[in-house]
Amino acid sequence: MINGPLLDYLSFLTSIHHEVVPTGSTSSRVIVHVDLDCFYAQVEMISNPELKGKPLGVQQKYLVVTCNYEARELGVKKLMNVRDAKEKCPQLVLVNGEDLTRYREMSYKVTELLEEFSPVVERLGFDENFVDVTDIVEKRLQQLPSDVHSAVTVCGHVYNDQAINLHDILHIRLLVGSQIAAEIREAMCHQLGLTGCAGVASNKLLAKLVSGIFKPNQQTVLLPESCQDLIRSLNHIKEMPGIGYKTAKRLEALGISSIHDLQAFSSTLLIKELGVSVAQRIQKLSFGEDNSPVTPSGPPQSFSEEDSFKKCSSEVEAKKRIAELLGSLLNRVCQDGRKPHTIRLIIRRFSSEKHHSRESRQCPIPSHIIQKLGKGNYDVRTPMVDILMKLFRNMVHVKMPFHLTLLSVCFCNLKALNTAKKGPIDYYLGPSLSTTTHSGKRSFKIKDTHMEDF
DNA sequence: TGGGGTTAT
DNA sequence: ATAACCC
Repeated sequence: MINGPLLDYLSFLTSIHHEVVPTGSTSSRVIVHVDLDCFYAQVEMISNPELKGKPLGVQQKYLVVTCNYEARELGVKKLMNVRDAKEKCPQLVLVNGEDLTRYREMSYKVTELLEEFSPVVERLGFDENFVDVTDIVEKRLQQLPSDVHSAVTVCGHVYNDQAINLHDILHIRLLVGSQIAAEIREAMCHQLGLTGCAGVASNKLLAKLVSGIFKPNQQTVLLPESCQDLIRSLNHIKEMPGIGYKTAKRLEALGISSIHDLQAFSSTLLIKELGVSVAQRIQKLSFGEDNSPVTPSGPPQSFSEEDSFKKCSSEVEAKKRIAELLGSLLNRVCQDGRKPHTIRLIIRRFSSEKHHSRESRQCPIPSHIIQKLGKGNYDVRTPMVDILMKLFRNMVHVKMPFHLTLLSVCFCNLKALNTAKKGPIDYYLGPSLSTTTHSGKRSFKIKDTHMEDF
């Protein structure tokens, strides 16, 4: 007889075997990219339905960071100066969006809804998600006899209006992906009241690029034969996700400005200029190739709050601002149910120079403070502000004149609660070891047993 | 350019 | 601790 543990061991060996030996048959994936329409503006219109139908902008400091489609039709653009926006569109209604709380909460509701379709959901910012629906597609196809594949239909647009070949299994899989994308968008609309776009393709890069083809509240599927057309439709390398400001500048210095330039450029020269990692990755991107997995985001790795301003030049003022940032963070962190083990202070100094480089100092949070973190009775704020001010004076020579334009506080190195009293494992390992066994990205949220203190 | 996030070095 | 990337 093969008993439990031995069986486990055999399936462990089998799973290794499966990882090491590629099956070759079906490594093709179906990825959905979900991109909410003007997310902050949508959240504001849900909060206050009187805003619906009016041109609406969401303001942070002197910028309109996003706006609804009514405002866009009147010439308002994302990240437009408030003065320019008002000039273009005097009827523009502005709401302040500096407090991200409601946006963050809605953002996670979206991710959680997507996780009901497949647990493999990767967040990108607050308003985009990738979902790997390969397994769902496979399950649905196994329900169907293959002679009935011809009954599968597409949902939404097909990129390039490319003809569908119902005898091509890759087409069929992507069409089923488009049906799942439609179900996802329908669920977002009915359960959360949100609209958005979706793109369906065989990898993250292509799904993301194709999701933006038909813009508000529509979806598009990319069939493999149109892949080259999609990437050639980009007018400049900077439009390629993964090629940012710095890399684009360095590529331009090499005479590379179009996607085709990058495709044709010598690989060895590119490696010499950018290093093997970046060079190989972006050159593959230029062909539409992207083997990066959809990595489940899980709970956040860090919590931060920041504030920017024209000028902060005294230690007293800095301390006030830091204490306020910390206050908000403490609320967030105790709601999360995990505990941060590291705290970081970030500053931006005023400089006439081109780019806003930031400086930071971090340190471990003393364990006696961590333990008191979930409990309202203890003042954790005063010692934490003291720590932050030490970090501050380590960066800023307060005896000398200084001029800051941003302060930010970040909690990171989050670990699950220490629930030592329960499990038999914990009993043997003791409390300090047991917390590290529970650490890691995919740890489950554990209810804070001290919440009634609040 | 705001107020966030992530991973790699 | 910084630098790059994403929104």
